[in-house]
Amino acid sequence: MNADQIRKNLVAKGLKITPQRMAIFEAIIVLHNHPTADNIIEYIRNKYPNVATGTVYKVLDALVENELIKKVKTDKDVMRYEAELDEHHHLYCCESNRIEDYRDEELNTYLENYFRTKSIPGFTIKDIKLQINGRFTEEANRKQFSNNK
Amino acid sequence: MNADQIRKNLVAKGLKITPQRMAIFEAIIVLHNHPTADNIIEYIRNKYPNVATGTVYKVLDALVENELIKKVKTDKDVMRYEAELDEHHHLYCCESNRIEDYRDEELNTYLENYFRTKSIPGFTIKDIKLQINGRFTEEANRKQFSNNK
DNA sequence: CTGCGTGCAAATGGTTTGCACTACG
DNA sequence: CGTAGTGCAAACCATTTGCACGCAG
Repeated sequence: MNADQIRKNLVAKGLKITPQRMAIFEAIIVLHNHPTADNIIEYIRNKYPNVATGTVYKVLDALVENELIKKVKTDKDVMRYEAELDEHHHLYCCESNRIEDYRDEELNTYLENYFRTKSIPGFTIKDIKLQINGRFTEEANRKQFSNNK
Repeated sequence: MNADQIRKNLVAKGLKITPQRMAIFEAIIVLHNHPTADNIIEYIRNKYPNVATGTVYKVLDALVENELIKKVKTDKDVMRYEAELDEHHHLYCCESNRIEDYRDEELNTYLENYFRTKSIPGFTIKDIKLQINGRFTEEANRKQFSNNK
């Protein structure tokens, strides 16, 4: 996702294009590994000083509200964010706090098939997300560039 | 789960049996709909006054630590808790904050089958939880006794 | 008795809010 | 220009912590 695409998305939602919003988008994309608000603030402070903490939260809220980014659930109490909007699942490492995307089209249709025939009484499904809990192998951890603690 | 069972579980983990811990267990079970720490505190205050807020958090932490209860992930920033320890999934209502358990043995084996043949490179799966997002029907909401806002 | 568990109140820290100011369109 | 967006600092509030006391084993 490049700057032009981001600008287009903002306009499409009736949001004004501001350097702060562009910077926050950049941060989420560059940090890529489901950064916390704090990670984002830290990243931005280096490149674009004088962006207020409150602004970052307000922008993040606005972007989530307008479905331009998503909140990611964690066991811990801090929120994380991602700019990946396509259908995908998450791998949670129970040792580190690492979260990795998992895309699997075959799995999605496999699940669709299941719930096509089996409906849940009193509930209308909108979408299904898998929380795949487990451990990254040593090798996978070595390849990780994430700065999430 | 009755009081004796709870006592047994505490002892098995080397935790002392205290009225506070019993009360908190009772609260989680009675409130049943994935209560927040606040819900639990409110419940306890009525039946057993003079239980400190800090104690509730400490007990909840200890119980989670010892795998006697579980934290439930939410989009919101408040933690929720549950005493259901068997494998199950969650239905998230995107309108209310309601969370309902979803048990489906057939689905579990269906998923196991899938991941038996398809492994994820660099990652060892421990368990898989479905976040089923959607909406409860009007009827289902009327049947709800939950006190979660 | 001995130390785990509790009560209390203060501290923490992520997030929100109010308001005056700025700048996008 | 008018209003959405920002900066700032104070407020909020769920959760954590430190320490003296109490009670379970």
